[in-house]
Amino acid sequence: MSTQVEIGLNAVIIAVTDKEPRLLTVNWDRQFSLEAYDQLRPPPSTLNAIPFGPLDPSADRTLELALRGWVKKQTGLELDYVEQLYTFGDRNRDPRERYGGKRSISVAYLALVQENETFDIAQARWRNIYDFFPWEDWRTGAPEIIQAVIAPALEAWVEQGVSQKVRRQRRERIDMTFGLGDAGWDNYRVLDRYELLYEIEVAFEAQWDRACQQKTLPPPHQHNHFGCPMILDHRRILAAALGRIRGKLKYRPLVFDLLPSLFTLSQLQHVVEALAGLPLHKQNFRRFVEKAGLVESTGQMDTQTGGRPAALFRFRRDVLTEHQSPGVGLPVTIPQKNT
Amino acid sequence: MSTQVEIGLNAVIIAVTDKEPRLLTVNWDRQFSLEAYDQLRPPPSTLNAIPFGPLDPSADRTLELALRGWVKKQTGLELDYVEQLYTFGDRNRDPRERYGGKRSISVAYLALVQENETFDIAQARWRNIYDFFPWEDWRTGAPEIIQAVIAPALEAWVEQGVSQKVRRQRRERIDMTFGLGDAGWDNYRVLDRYELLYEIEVAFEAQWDRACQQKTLPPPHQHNHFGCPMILDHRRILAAALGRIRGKLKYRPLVFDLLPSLFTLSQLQHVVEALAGLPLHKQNFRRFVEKAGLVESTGQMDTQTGGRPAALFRFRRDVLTEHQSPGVGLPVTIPQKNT
DNA sequence: TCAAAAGTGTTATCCTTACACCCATGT
DNA sequence: ACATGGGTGTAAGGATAACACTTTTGA
Repeated sequence: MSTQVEIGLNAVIIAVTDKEPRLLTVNWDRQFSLEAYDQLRPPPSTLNAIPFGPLDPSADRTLELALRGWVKKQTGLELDYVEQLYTFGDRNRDPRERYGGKRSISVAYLALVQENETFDIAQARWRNIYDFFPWEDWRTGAPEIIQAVIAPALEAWVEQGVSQKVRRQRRERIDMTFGLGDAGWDNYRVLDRYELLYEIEVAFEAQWDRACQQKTLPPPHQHNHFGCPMILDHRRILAAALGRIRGKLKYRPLVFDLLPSLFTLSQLQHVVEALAGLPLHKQNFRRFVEKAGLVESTGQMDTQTGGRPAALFRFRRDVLTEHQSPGVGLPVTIPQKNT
Repeated sequence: MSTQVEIGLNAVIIAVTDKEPRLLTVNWDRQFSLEAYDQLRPPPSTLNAIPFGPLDPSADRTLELALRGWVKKQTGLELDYVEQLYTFGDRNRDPRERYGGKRSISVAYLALVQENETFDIAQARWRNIYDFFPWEDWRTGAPEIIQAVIAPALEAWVEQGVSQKVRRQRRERIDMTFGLGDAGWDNYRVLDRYELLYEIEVAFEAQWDRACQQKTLPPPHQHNHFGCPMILDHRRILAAALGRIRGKLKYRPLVFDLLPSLFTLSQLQHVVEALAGLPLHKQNFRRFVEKAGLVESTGQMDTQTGGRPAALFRFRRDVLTEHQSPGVGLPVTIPQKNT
């Protein structure tokens, strides 16, 4: 009696332009086609989705090649940096499963590109990542939305706890994930925060999923204070991707593929800031870059900066083959072997 | 014409006992049953495999629950800490695919347990992880096997490069992955190293896979200087797991689930050393633990140490809800918003 | 001349790394 | 008493975090 399985591949394709991190989105309706379901819930054609493609188990040699293949075909983009993110396989992650659809397992990948690359799918569109997570952008200080809207919602949820103990646990959790109380903000806990908002049912997807579960008619999708919703679990996937990027930024030169081959140090800083969602200290950032040996100066200058011209740098090819910076990690002492 | 797909779940279950990291292995033949293939290649019943279970798409609510379920059923182990590792989906990762088997996609999970937990599968067995990767244990200094056997094999491969350029690239690669030349040893590059040994065909699995590819009879499995082989791509999965553990050890308290609730600081250090494959400086390790606030002292003492009695500690429950240690990462400055 | 952005110097403080040494128990 | 493992002090050097300041362009 085991249901059929379908393997899907999701591509979280990210670029940074004009100091903003952007996600390549497509319209959901292109991929929506299960009659039983469609008649009940007409596909919301305005809704954002992460690009998606199937795995052809007989043709595709590897998952990553399959992904590169259909991304190229659908959008014209030749992906460069690609890494596997996570595999999502909860039952009913696609509500069509409830109406006779196959069980859908999705392997999500993260890709970093330059936005200026050409692509040619009419319904695809770059969107600012912070449209989906307005509370994640701390570059100009703590977002007002947290104090104004999110914290009260979280408080209400804490108060609804059935016992003292539950309420205390909830309090701890909201303090930690959103850096309330006297806790600090951890920029990489993107997924924890999204999942909390989903759990307390202020993320729109939670309401939609609940309706599907009860087989009642879901409310129309809407953009509320808790960010622009996406179809299915795509916002969860995006949250996982952003968290991964933020975690890796600290010790891996991910920004490589997001910048042109020549760039100024400010451009570099803006890209990192856009992704980290945090403002960086200019000089200390430069020291950081210098210590990591990330860049080397070309003699050239960029005079289009609007102020004093900036020196142009390029990445040092060999950072990728280099070793971890010391001072990060465990206190190792390797003994000499005397033979 | 799309072939059928089968979703598998692999559990890399790891414990540390007697200062050695151990992997729960099972015998392959329990799960081996495709006639066309079996007749050609009788299953090598002595071979190690990582525990494996199928996903029942109609019954299992989530991948992780499915995994916990069959691990419990097969071995009696109740897993505590579980994390998704990676999804392996290369075509022919299971050679039976060539003989009419389904395409096999495997989602690998990492689980950490205490070895003293009971389990009751007759054919399961704990094995020292370094049986599979003898070159990864640097606790008593650089393993002799590297200079004696591995480095020469790598050198030979470099020399076989068709051009100057290829030879230089290969040299760079071996220097980086194995810390030859003047480069240092990066303990977390476990997968890179295994994949290199596979690529140059000294890892036994490479020879087996090549034979399968040519549909000739593979040589009998054997333990050579390049570590004890495993079935299919299981050694690759294990390498990914060990690399993940080593990477995380530096900034996450993974050791939680590997130790009894009360332990001495030396025990803690030995567990970390066993997994990291590196010897640690005693006092600096203690400072590290203290700074991270990992433990709190109970008044109790352990007198069974063979020397001066040691103070017993327990983990601080709230480390999990705490924030990143400062000094790790980007130079952030969050401005105050004046309203 | 002034706004805008690039780029530099200099501290106090904390963390890392590396030493060498003392303590409490069982045999 | 001595082997065994537990536990501590301290100082040099380096990295971080926080200051404020100078330089070069375009409008």
